[in-house]
Amino acid sequence: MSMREVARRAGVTHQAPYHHFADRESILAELVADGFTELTRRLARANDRAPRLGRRAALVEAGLAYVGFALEHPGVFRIMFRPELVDLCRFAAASEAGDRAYGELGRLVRLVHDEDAPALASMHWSLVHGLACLIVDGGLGDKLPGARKRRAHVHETLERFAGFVVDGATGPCV
Amino acid sequence: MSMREVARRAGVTHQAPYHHFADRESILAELVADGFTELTRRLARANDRAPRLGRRAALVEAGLAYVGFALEHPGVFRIMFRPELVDLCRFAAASEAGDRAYGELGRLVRLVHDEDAPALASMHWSLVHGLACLIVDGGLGDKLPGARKRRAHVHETLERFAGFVVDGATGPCV
DNA sequence: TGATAGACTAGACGCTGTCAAGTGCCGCCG
DNA sequence: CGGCGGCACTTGACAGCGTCTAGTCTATCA
Repeated sequence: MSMREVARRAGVTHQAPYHHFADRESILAELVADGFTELTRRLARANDRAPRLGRRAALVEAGLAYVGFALEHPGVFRIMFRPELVDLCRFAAASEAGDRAYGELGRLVRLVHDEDAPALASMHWSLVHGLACLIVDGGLGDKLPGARKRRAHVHETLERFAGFVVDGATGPCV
Repeated sequence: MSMREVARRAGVTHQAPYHHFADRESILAELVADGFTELTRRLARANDRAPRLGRRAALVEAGLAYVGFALEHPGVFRIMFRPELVDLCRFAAASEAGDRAYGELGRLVRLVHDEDAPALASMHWSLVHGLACLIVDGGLGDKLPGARKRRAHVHETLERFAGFVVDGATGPCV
């Protein structure tokens, strides 16, 4: 989707958008910033409920928040991690919004593990980010037709992971 | 990087590449197929060594194979999971190469867990894929300057994960 | 009333991928 | 040996893209 197409659908000329933003990348950066803010909101809500949920359920909940955001806003989610489209270094607002989301990830790690080693944060981030990516743009998405099946699969995958991480399950877990 | 730029650097006209391929997407699909083949080769080699390594080390080794491929061929890795650039449905060869890679993933899951639930496969794939994506295009990559630090962090993250999954570690693991 | 700033239009530029037609060369068959 | 077909490639055109520059219209305010 090009900016010209967007302008056309909005019924304005191709230059109208660029009166409000410096260039295409700045427009996308605004979307990215909003995306990170919304993601942070969802993660924070999950983390807030952690005490009454317990560690394992809290981990699943945070994962659902992350993947749920990606599935509900695939276009924004994709753009958020594509430096060739939006170079976050150029946009402080988007970059800081990303840091706040990373902060919520750190909070989750401390809640679950009582320590906050960077490798643990990377492990959790990688799992939910990989799951989201694989469903949003192919890979797993093609193998799981139907939104309902996708959600169920995400839930089961997160439950498995949480089982290993929190309960130390090594065998099959139900 | 445009195909015209590629042709220019190769010292031919902008249409020369399109004499050998139907369109731009077909060219990229060829790269994607090669990428999946190489990835399969690396995963297979890791899986072959699994018996003498033990489950935990085998899991780490497979993860290093996946992420290592992504770090050494970031351009190809990116293209492999971008349906807006290459729609795998249109290219049987690339699609089948991807299926073979997924097959090696299944083999790893059976080696590590003695069962092969789809959710387990998704869990492992998500973890290594997420780690690779986050390093290759921003996210974690920006937080880890230097190839050496990146490799160390990948290793530690995979060790942590393998610790939880294989040994059932719940506390800090060294 | 006249100047000013903001929101938008209009047209051009160079870039891209793609389509259509043309050119030069090499191996093969008669 | 001569013609011919196919292959690798060129050439030129097209529409679409993001971007640059200049122009227009309108509302506000001194």
